[in-house]
Amino acid sequence: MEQAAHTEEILKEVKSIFSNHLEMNQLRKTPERFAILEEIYRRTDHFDAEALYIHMKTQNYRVSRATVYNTLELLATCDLVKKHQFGKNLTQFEKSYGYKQHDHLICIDCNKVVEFCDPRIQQIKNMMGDLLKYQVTHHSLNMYGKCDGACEKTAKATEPQ
Amino acid sequence: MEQAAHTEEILKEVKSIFSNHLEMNQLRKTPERFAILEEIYRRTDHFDAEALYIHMKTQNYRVSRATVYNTLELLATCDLVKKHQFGKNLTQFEKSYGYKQHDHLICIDCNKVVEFCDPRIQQIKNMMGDLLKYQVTHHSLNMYGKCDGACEKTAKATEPQ
DNA sequence: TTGTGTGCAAAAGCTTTGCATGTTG
DNA sequence: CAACATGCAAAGCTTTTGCACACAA
Repeated sequence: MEQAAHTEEILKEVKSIFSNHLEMNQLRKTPERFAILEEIYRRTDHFDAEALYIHMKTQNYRVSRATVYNTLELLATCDLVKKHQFGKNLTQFEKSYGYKQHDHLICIDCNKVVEFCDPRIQQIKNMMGDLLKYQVTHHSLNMYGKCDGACEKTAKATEPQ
Repeated sequence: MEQAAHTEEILKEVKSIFSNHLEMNQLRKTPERFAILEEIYRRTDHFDAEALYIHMKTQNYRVSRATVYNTLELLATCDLVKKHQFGKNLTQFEKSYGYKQHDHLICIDCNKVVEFCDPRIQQIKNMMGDLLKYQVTHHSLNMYGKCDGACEKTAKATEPQ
């Protein structure tokens, strides 16, 4: 599958996109910003700002939370990451370059997230926009439930012990 | 339409439900709890915890934020109110007794919320639950967009001036 | 060089919690 | 009268901000 090679390919592309975005907006190309982008695209699936920050620190990058948050914002602006609000204090991000639109199913026990896609959402979106006279720009559909039952094992550290 | 009479009717019912819920769970029937319930069912549409608190204070009720939050939680537990997370710092509640399931369309300029209902959501929910082996307990579908363009006039006080 | 980005820590905003007091059952 | 709910303010948690220094352009 040449997964590694494919990752490098993608990385080159997203760095180029980010680079352009920074230039267009007269923002500086700092090593921190690119390090964060790279870190995100080497990860899989969803993550939150704190986990990303910790992971950067662990890898001996010198970044602060402020920079992580700031950069995530920038990346969201140029559609390289998507920000999801799965709950009050459950904000997660995911890389979005080359991904098709999808929605999420979240385990209420372990916070595991799986993606799904259904064309009917788009239809509903269009229909309701027309009907209610809104210009719908985006949506968020989250299903919540329990996954296969073995999920307690992977429960996040937000739970006591 | 005897709207007022209807409101009183509903109020009686929800108070009875709440009363039972409190008894069943060996919780106390305090005047604060019932005052909050009543306040909620006299209001229309969506509100947030702070607005409810302020409104209670304005009406010279003696309640604290802690009690408001606590009671909202209780009411959510017995399905008398629904809690919605429309954004990171945009938690809203609504009374839910006697209401049918619906989803929301939120104006990204003025936070106005309108409701809509589409049977296809239920179908998707069932299908995805089966497909992905989740027991889906609930969902949240929010569409975001701009309403008719006159919405700036009603923009919430969260905006400067 | 020059002004923007960064790191750090402190601040902000919403919600929860601890403690003493008041009140329900 | 004993336990639980309340009020108040202080603490928590995630995210943002202010300031001085570093560094990209």
